[in-house]
Amino acid sequence: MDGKIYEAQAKYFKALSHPTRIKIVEYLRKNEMCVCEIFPHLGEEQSNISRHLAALKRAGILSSRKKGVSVYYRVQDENVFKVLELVLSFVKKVAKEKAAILS
Amino acid sequence: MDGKIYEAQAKYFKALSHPTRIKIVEYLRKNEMCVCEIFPHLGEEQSNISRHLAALKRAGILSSRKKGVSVYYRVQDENVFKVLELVLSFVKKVAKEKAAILS
DNA sequence: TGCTTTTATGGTTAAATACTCATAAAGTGT
DNA sequence: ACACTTTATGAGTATTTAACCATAAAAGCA
Repeated sequence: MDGKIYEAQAKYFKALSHPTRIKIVEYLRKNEMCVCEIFPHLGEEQSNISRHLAALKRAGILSSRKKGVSVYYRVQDENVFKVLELVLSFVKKVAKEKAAILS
Repeated sequence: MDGKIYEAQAKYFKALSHPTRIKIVEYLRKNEMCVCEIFPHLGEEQSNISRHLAALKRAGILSSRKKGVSVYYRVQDENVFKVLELVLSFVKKVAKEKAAILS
């Protein structure tokens, strides 16, 4: 039964199915960041970002470490950038086609 | 503003965030299929599958054509298989690590 | 110890999602 | 015209998700 596999894949995609969570992953592309840096950058409530971070961590996409009172999150699955890149190129292609139709 | 880009990516991921929808994409890997072939194969209600197919089509992942009374769906974005493959390998890696811890 | 900063979480609410059953809509064949 | 097949969709319901506000928990500092 690979039903479990499909479920695990679906969970991964669900973790990425919110624009704010994608923004977080992109923001962490180069360095780890603490929550106190992430939430002002995205202009969202701290509690909000905290839950989005927890969702990404649950999916295995991010990991975290504590340093003093701060918690630093970083990308755990580097593959996520390939995934994002593939979807980005598709999305751009569709946008381009849509623009071509209107011209 | 690339907020629109993040939203479009999120929509794509949302379309794949359900195991049944991933199964559908895999089932259509080689050939187009009509709804009447898909829903018995997945053992789900026809109305259910119809909605899942609509969601995948809205995201641009599938397309459809009508032939007689039947509607044939096929994969429109071949990139989706690369995306699925990347996530599959990640999911398997995590499962393997989890198994190693328990041994 | 008391004050401050940082993060996570409980409670509430509104909206979205997924499922089921029933039925409408469209096309085929008799 | 009628019956049958195939697909999509309306209505109802239960579950999940996301946002906000307030606050608890943990750690550092005066």
